[in-house]
Amino acid sequence: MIIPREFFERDTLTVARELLGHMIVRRTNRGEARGIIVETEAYLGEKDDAAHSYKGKSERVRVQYGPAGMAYIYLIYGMYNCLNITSGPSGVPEVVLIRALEPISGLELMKERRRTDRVLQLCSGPGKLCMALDIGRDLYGADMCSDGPLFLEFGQPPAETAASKRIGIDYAPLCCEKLWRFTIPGNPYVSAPQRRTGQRRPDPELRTKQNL
DNA sequence: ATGCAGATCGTCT
DNA sequence: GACGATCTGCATC
Repeated sequence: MIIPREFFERDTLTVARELLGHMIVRRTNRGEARGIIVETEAYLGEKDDAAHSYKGKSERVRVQYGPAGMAYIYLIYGMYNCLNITSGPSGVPEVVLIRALEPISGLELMKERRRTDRVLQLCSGPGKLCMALDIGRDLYGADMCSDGPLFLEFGQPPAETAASKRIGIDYAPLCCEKLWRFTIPGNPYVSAPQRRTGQRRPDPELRTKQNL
């Protein structure tokens, strides 16, 4: 079942947290690939100095000022794309950055596009998951609440969620300490910076066998 | 396990 | 003209 627009028309921090456990579906002429969202970050527009829309309107953030549930995609460091979903009331420039997925189907497609067989690292970062799902800026502004090349489906909400500091925004003194990053704690597909404590890699034998 | 350099280009000043 | 909401490989401890 596709997640309806109303889901995204709520408080962005709530949307970011509640997106955990649900599914991203990507369809291309080569087939379908999907993954469970295990890590997100909220960007709160004009009250968040880390947000692209902090200083108001520009061509790049145009879609953030439209309806919720649309794809906001941007190029980072000249070589990777990052996928966000617009959220909050229409016209409020807030988004949820999708930071990591647990791959569920289309693994062969993902491996090829990522040029690696390591399943744990296929989608464990915002740039990686866009590469794995072949998400490019041609999908800028795509409606993610209807059947099409890119949409969301309800999955299984996790038993627990965790909040932590956002990654890579030390240039934003006002908000860099905010706990606006959300993860499914203990999930091995979360991007590196928070896997740390208590986490252990699968045993080496299983790893070579299953490419983990 | 931690750290750093390099790749590379659209967007905004 | 400067700078990233990143990733990878290589160096070092």
